[in-house]
Amino acid sequence: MTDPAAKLDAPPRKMSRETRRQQLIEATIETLALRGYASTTLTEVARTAGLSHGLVNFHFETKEKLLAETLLFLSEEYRLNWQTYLQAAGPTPAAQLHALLRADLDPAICRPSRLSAWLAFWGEAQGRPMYQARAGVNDETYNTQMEGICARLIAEGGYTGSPIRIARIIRLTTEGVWLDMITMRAPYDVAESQATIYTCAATFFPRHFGPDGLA
Amino acid sequence: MTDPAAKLDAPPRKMSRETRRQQLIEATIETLALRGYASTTLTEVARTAGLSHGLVNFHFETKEKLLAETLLFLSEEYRLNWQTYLQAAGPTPAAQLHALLRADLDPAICRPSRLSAWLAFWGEAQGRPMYQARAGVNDETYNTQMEGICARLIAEGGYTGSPIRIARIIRLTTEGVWLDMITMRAPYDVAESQATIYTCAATFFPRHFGPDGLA
DNA sequence: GAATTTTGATTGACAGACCAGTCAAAATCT
DNA sequence: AGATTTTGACTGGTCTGTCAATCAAAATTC
Repeated sequence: MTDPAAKLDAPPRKMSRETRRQQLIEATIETLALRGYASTTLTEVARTAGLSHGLVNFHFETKEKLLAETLLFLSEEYRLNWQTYLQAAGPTPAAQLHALLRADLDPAICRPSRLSAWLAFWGEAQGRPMYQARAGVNDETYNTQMEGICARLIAEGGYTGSPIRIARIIRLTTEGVWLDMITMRAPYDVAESQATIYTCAATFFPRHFGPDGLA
Repeated sequence: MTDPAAKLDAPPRKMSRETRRQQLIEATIETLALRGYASTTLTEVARTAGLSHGLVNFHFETKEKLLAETLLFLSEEYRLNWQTYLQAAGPTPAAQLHALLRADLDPAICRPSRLSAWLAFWGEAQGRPMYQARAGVNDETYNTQMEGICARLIAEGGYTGSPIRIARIIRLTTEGVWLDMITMRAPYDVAESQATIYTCAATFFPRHFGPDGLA
């Protein structure tokens, strides 16, 4: 039939390569979060995306590649997010640390499906160098940034202590509240997470931070 | 043959139920750590234990039950360890916090196979209430203890701050250095982990702790 | 004390289920 | 019409759980 209205109403059956790939990556994240790594099957990913099983292999060739690309996407999404926050921040180390902390609480990053998918990957990454390599590079640049900011804040703000260890504790606290939130071992919300993170920052840099944010 | 020497040298083919179960649980931990949750098969567990595949089902009925018992074992081992350290500590809150921190660095707990197995479980625990329930109970008593100790240390030591948040940050720092050590995102050894944890404690309680332990 | 029976752990082959990857045919777009 | 995407049945392989047979030790009998 050549009814133009029907054609416009129905979503196009064929979509661009990039759109389909992104759709399948999002479905993979959802499936990982909902069912875990071990129960994530290609059929389930396809069903979540509303597509057929064969399409996954058509666009990604193997399950391994789909998962690797999904991890890469998560990694890039995370890196892009904090780098955007950092560029928008002023030149002072306090403002930059504030930016990094807010970045990790951004709703695009700090939501259950994203965090659970991360955890599913970490749980399975042992002995799989491919996963570690992909995600490790971004981690390293993040750590370097955080350590540099802490070092400048210590120097300019008249604090003492090891910038590497302080940067590490702040990073571990951020990662830790994520884990708490998704595993619900100690149930609390984003507001309490934020307060915990800033309490940590305020303990190291009391003249620049308070439990509620920048002093 | 009735040669006593031969009997003592060769391991007995039949062993008690409890011994075999423990042997299989240890093999499960090793396999989880080495290959991850998704690649942990009953055949691989049996091979690690030097036994046949059928024995696993004989002793544990299902794979699910084997994994649940393994998680329970890890959980109990952890709880027993810190409770032992805590009982050996004096009555002061500083000594008790010191005991809890040293407990988490005990070689029985803080070794790759144990930590990797924990991570494999957490990665797969989403949407599986059974795992969360088993391990969650012990976590809760640990948190309660830690919060109580921090509350007393704040009160008696003349500190300020929220005991719940401070206890949380110390716990997250301990868990975080474990994760760092097994994922090797930021490679460092146990000595550096210990220094990081005590740096954290020293920041909250500077008159009682230093970067190297109790002040 | 030797021979025999009983008990219960142990093995490995097998069946049923599930999954990743393939591919020919169908549908859709240009 | 030709090119490209999409489908779903099919295949080969792997895993879990079952089970009949085996075997060593303990119990019992002679």
